[in-house]
Amino acid sequence: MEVDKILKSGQLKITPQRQAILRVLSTSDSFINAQMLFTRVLEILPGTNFSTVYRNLDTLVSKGILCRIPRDNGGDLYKIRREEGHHHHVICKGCGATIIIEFCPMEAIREKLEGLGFTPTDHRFEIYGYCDKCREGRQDKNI
Amino acid sequence: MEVDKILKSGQLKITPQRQAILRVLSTSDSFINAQMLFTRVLEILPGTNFSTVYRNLDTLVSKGILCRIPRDNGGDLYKIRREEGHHHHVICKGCGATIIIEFCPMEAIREKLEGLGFTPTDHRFEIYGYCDKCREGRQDKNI
DNA sequence: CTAATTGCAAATTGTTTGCAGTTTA
DNA sequence: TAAACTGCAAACAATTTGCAATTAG
Repeated sequence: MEVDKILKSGQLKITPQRQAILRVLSTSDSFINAQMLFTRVLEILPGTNFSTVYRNLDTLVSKGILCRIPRDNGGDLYKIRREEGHHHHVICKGCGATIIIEFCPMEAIREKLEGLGFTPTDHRFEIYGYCDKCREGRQDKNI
Repeated sequence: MEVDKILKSGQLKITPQRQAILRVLSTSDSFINAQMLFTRVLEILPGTNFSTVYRNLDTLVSKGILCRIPRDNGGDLYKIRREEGHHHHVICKGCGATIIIEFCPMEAIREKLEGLGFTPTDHRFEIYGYCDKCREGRQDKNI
């Protein structure tokens, strides 16, 4: 979808900064972190401030326009949410490329959880590994 | 398992600080963050330094003695790994209590991923929600 | 004895905030 | 024009690091 349309769909004002952020994010299906995003935004809109980027990441996530996943070290990763509905990600640790999967493990165990007296509200499911391309480039082929 | 035995099993030296850290963690099945852990460690071993706690959390995770999960806001959570083998967690957002589940979604899709030319190396699967007790205490019962 | 570990203090990293000026709808 | 948004600079929280002193095996 067009960047401006995305912003309108979220009832957000169209600003050059937001356009830049979404332009960067919409050119790839990979997750990137805020720092990297900031660097790329600067290339197409010099002078943009880091706080603006952070504020907008929060805003865009809260509008459901972006996916955010927390990483082990801290430093969340962001990616534009292209597909509708619930889904999960397969993420290449080499290049960051992602594959969307429809499969959701919750269906398989929701019932069991309720039997345990637990009410699930949300969940996290991500798969990490290497795509063929990145795996070939690694020293240790036996990952 | 006894705290000292755990340390030995990880080929780690037994220090009062490590004992304190493990004593805190072994008294509960909940995930807690580094700050909270530090506070509790201070109670049983005053003077312990924060950097020591951080260093040991890293060490203990790398030895497989602790589980670490990243949170949305940053600030990872830690918990002693009691059960052997592969498992996942159900985590109460109210009290932090956890339930271990044996079910692993990877089995269901590993084959499919390989068909896509993707080699999975690790994955994350956690379920968040509320246990009966915590749910009752909430304003909004319809979570 | 010696390699591992600790405390300390300072540095770093990543992110957030208040506010005044600017821009969008 | 009113509310939303931005840049700036400063604050912040959480974590990490170098190093000298201490301690466990």
